[in-house]
Amino acid sequence: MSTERPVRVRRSPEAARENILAACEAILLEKGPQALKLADVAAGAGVANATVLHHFGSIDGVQTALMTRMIRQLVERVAVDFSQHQDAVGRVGAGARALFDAFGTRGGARLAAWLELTGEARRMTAIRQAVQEVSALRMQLDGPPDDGAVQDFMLVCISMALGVGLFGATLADLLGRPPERIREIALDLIEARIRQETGAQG
Amino acid sequence: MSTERPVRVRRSPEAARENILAACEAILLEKGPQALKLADVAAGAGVANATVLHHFGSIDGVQTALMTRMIRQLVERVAVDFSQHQDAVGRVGAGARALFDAFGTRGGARLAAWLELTGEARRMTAIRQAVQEVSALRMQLDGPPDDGAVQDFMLVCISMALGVGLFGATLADLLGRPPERIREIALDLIEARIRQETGAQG
DNA sequence: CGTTCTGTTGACATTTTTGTCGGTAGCGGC
DNA sequence: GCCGCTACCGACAAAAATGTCAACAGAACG
Repeated sequence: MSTERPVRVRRSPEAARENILAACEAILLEKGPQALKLADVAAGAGVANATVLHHFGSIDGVQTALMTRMIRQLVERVAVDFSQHQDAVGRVGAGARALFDAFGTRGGARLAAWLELTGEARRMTAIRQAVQEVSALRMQLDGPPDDGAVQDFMLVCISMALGVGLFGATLADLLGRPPERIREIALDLIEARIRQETGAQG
Repeated sequence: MSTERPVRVRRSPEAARENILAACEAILLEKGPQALKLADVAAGAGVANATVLHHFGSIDGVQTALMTRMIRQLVERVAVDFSQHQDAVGRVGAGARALFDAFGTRGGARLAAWLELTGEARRMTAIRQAVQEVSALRMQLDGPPDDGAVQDFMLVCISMALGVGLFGATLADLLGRPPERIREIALDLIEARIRQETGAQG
């Protein structure tokens, strides 16, 4: 009957990119990285395939942009929590907590796992950049004494946060355990070590 | 010159499948799951595309078989290390160490990450099976007292082992730290907690 | 209004990946 | 030796995914 033609929304370039990347993030969280097909992304964003290509050049460009965006968000989130605490000691605990939050939500750990699994050179630069940003942030707040032991411990915390963030929910579900307990226990391990260290030294 | 025709090797069905899956494993470890294309698998195994399909039906069948195989290998490896120790207390430490070994080598953590990222129902059954096997194994060795706290702690250990196994090497490399330190520190965290627990209780 | 700029699109072309099919060839049994 | 079974293969078909293009249509500006 009616000759209704489809309404065509016209966004600013930034809004258009943002819209598409948001759809990508949803897909990544819900179905994993292998589901980031051009057609799916376009459908999720409610635009045509060609529109996605117009803004990002290729599906590879989309993925790169998505990584950059998610890494930036992740670093910012950690930075906020990190800078809440004034004392260096409390900051380590808060920092660990921030790490677990960052990787446990919004697919931070899934992104990292994806990067690790695909692990091409181009993508590694993204991770390297993130690590350097966090490292620089910490140094800016706590000063230079970033000796090896501290760095190693940080890496352990990051690895733990990633492991718990990526697998914690699934594992807990498999054994019918409450999911948040894993996170708490892991954080407790870290904080116990910190208390022990500072207690011995101070 | 010569009319040399390509020698055609003829394997038993089991050997043929094994050959193909071994090639898959190499590809998975080296290039990640997204590189598990039919053509690459066939080339890696030194057979024709059609041969791979003949044995597994579809590329999906290949991936499922690969997961099953790797999970079985992983469970067996953990089981061996696990049963080395007689006392239950030492077994927890040895078990943690076995977990870290299992997930840190032969792509155990990468397999788990792959399963987690793709995470479809069919694949989840594979993980569930593995968890149940390990759980049954532990119960067979240590008896039934598998209360919630113990389970939760086990899950934390598994998550840590996975996180360290998957990201440890890359993270250490990014900061120029020796890779094995992360593992040692993480294990130390676990064992410290065990000593504390057993010391308080016994 | 008319013009320009460009975000948007469907239709189509290209490339990549998967799957099918008829025939070939190694191997054990007789 | 030959026969049946089936692992194996090349060639081709089908499907899926990516990318191209010319044209359409909002929005700002005169």
